[in-house]
Amino acid sequence: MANSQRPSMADVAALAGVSAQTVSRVVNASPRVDPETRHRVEAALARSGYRVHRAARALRTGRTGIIGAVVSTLATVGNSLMLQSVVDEASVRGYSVVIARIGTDGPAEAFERLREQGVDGAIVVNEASALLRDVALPDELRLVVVDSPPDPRYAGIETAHADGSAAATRHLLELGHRTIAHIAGPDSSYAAAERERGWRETLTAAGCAPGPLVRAQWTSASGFEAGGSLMDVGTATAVVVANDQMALGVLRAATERGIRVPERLSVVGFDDVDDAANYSPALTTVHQPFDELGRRAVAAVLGDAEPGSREVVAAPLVVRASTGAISARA
Amino acid sequence: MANSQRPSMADVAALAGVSAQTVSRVVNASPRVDPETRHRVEAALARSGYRVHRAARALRTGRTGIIGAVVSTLATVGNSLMLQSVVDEASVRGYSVVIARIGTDGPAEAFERLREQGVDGAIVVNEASALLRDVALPDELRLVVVDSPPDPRYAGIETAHADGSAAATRHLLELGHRTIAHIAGPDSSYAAAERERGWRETLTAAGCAPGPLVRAQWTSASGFEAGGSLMDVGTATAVVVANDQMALGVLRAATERGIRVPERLSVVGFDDVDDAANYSPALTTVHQPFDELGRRAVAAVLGDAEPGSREVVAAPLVVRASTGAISARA
DNA sequence: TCCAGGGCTGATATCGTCAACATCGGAGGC
DNA sequence: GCCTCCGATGTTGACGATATCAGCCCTGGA
Repeated sequence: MANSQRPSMADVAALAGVSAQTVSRVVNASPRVDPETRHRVEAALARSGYRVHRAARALRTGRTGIIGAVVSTLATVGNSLMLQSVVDEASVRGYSVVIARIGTDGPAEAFERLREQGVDGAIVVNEASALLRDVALPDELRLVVVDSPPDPRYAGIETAHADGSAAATRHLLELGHRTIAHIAGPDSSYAAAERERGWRETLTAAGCAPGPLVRAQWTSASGFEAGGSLMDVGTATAVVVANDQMALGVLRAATERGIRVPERLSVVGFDDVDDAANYSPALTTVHQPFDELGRRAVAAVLGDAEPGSREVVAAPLVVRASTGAISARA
Repeated sequence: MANSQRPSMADVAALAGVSAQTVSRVVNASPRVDPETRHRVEAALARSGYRVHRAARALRTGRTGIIGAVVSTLATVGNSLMLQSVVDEASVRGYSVVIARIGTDGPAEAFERLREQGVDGAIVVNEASALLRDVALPDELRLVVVDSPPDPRYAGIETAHADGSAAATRHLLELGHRTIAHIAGPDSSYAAAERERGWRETLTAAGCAPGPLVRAQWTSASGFEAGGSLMDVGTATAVVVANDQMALGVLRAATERGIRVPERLSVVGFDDVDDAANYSPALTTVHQPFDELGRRAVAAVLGDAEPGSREVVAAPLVVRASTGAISARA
């Protein structure tokens, strides 16, 4: 251990009376080590409190054991949950996760930082997709993108947005609603576009004209505004909202206008965030399986997912108290 | 560039017709470089797309440019916001952030992983504090802990929980409330204990007996339950809730019982999460300045904060629509 | 008895960067 | 004109791990 803080393989080797190379073999579970030697080395490892020096290993092997998570914001609950799931799955596999937030510097800079780090791969968490359109990606970077349009440069994983949204819309149709509005996410978002498509196609197929549509920004504040303007028009008896947080804003807009949910307005969200079950009223919403998405994203980035490939994860509707049969009056 | 993927300083040096050391000097902004040479090297740097190899630098200098963020969960919105703020501030200073989630392995393992990474410091994001009580910390690790009891082993940063909570309670007293309940966070949490203290001391000082107290788990679901049991007892006209998400659950419990907020029950939260302004009704709450906390935490871990030192950040009350004067009936 | 082969272990070189020291050339003082 | 000093640049080696190759010893067959 000399005088340094941290024992190296050489220190452990001295302690066990073997060479550093043998210590390396034990640490990396090579089969060509005599059981007795292995035992002695393991004792020395434990005694010295040795831990691999990741930087040194990275320099030699070219692999860092780090995955980059590219994210636009953590204020959107869905993103946080997704990130958590990625971290957990990575951790199980012995990988660490560094966060690269797309800030004022833009996505290109975020990727350059990851390249500098030498990450073994990167996962772009949902919502950042539009930003990638015109970005030159470091071509040696293994990339998995969640919720983005198909692109030959990277592997894609997505929720069945359109299907989920269609299920929500069908649910409302079955309850007797005929004028069903939509509050969409921002233009730039693939997920938003897909959810809108599911809503539109389902209505069209049922012979209903797609009701009013307002575009908002994923946040509850923007949902409040969008919901308000929708109610002031006042034709729709139900609304499919593209995420739960915007639905929360819609619920407030309704409350403030004395419009009761679901008696006079049915509301469906998307995400099934933890809090959604405790909105007032408890929100009917489409469940996004963030755990599953995170697991698959990590598997894809560490495994053999081909660039250009796609995986789709189902998103079931969860019916709660914010949707109901259309009332007599209408 | 030989045939390797990534240009090294030697490649850039060859391109500029200087030695690798000179390139290093330019990259690290050493003053002892001739302007003309510097210029030539900078051109070569740009042309080759060179980026520092962080692992190599870390091996040589012993500093990785990585900060660890230790976190128990990202499902609590406050934690996510805090993490985001840490990432942003770190990024401005040229540092990356890796997440170490305290999972089934426990906090000791989380810290060992960070040591293995060679992080230059670590920030324990709120709520993990109780877990540290009995953990042996790697002693060469610079550590800043948010919202934990004072401890000589690390620097502490905290919100003025008790003051914020006291302001909330005073606000309710001024509105005429005399029986003011509290829904607290979990036992293990320092922040929860402090918020409870602010509530209790303010009531006692005002000559009111601290009303009923229920303990919950930060989540909206647990807040729903706690709020329900409080309302079934039914003595309190107001409740101070230890965070916004639990307050959301309380609002649902009230809605479901037909108890109007604020007419019959005033509710105050804590955190001022983005969504709080769009609860129904808009939530009166104590604002936690996550940006400020994150900035200071990063500054402390990279700067000169002494172990044992403490910083406290003020948390102002934000009055919205969920609190009102006590009604005639009561 | 000698040699071939296989299992285990050790020696050496190397990844990219930077600290420390070495070198070179020109300016300025005597 | 010579020596000194200093600024600019180059050379060398080391950080800790591991890929590769070399060497040792033992077993077994001819």
